Amino acid sequence: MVQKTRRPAASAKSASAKSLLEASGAAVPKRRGRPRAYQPEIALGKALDLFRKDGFAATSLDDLSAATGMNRPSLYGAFGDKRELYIKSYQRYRADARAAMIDIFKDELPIRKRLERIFAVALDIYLSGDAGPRGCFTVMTAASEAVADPEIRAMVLEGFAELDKAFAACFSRAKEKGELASTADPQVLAQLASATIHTIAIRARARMPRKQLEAIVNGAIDVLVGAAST
Amino acid sequence: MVQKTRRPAASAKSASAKSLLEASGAAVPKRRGRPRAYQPEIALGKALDLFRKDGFAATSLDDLSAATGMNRPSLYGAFGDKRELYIKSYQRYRADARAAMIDIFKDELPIRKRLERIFAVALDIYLSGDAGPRGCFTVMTAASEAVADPEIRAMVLEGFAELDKAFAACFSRAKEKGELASTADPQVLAQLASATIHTIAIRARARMPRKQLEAIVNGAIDVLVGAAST
DNA sequence: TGTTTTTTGTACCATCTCGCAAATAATCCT
DNA sequence: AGGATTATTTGCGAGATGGTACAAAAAACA
Repeated sequence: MVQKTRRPAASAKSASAKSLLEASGAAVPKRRGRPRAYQPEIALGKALDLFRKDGFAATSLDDLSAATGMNRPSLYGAFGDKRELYIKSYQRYRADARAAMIDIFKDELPIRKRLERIFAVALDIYLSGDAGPRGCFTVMTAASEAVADPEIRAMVLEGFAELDKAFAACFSRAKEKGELASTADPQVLAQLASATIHTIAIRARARMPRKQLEAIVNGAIDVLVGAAST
Repeated sequence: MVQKTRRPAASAKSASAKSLLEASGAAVPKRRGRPRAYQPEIALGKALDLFRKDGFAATSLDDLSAATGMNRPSLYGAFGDKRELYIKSYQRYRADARAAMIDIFKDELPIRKRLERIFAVALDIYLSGDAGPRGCFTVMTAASEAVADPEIRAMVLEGFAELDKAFAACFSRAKEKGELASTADPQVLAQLASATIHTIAIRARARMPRKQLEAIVNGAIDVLVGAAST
């Protein structure tokens, strides 16, 4: 039971929901019928947590129902069937991850510092979780669902491309600023940086200790920025 | 239905089984009861294929039964329950992968050539499969099962360590032979090589075209061997 | 031939799976 | 107040799930 209140204290709830909506700039639509007993945002977050922990197939609708505090028909009405809920969870994950990274990617720091921060944030994301490290949703999704489902596959591939591109922009700028040798290929360095992200995501999932993961990250940074300079 | 013959043509079957046993040096034990209608080796191979395609949770005993040609009681008797079968499949996968790699790792080729060959074999393994690329069992297993299952987790971690170690030995030897700069750290390079393996495993699973995967591999090799030499 | 041993085939169990239909409840609008 | 609208609740149902019991079958042994 998570957000299951028989008497929803409607005023407080709608107030918080309202402020959330207003913050995002949308006009408050004044819904017509019976008010929702759940908040889609946080319900989706709970679903995401579950999917990240167990994967698509091993997560049942009962689990999702229990975690979100919504019973099955409500879940169905709000998010569609299990697959749709999975996709929406994945989109939410991507949005969260992007939000956590984007500032660092854009920051005008020395390349080395920037990489350190990016990888540190990634480790935070992958290692968090009460019941063991949750890893990277993209990697898990790629491993299991992307083979058979074209729509999910497209999202995963787009995720890879997005990360590669962000890293490439990083290295390009660093090269312009003279932090890298003129022979350095930003594209190649970006793919190796992504590879580092992927390897720590997988290894974190197998509960490799943070120290070891940080050692991998530090070694990778040395090669990436030291490779063609100094 | 795969190896389901009502009239097993016992002579041929037992002959091949015998030769297999004799080849491995064991005396033929002359089993006592009703002879098996299946060959454990090839049945395990079929199970492995299924698990690689769909993962643990999404593979049902019915699927396994159909693919191996063994009915459930036989499956259970031969390999134990689903989890045990999964573990045995994973061990088989590791043995196969090791067999495919070990010669190249030991070969006395220039480091660059050796890396090219290793990654090429890896790509062959990850991209093969009738119903889409099968990816790397270790990566898939790490992503889904390793979090919750200590025994599986230990195997996965050991798999990572084994790969890291093999690459490290490669780079160490190359360094001794003067193919790498004296500043090169074989350990770090090995982890980056493993990271490259992991990234192509994941991306292959998302059906990234082989050309692109090869480009990633080539870029990685350039950095790995060019990083501290030339 | 008859006993023993091992594997197979059929059937079954209890549980869980996803999705839905019908009834109930809470709000808005007139 | 009374309909309209939207959500929630209960519970169903057809099927799949992992696992097992039991008898028939096929071989070796005595």
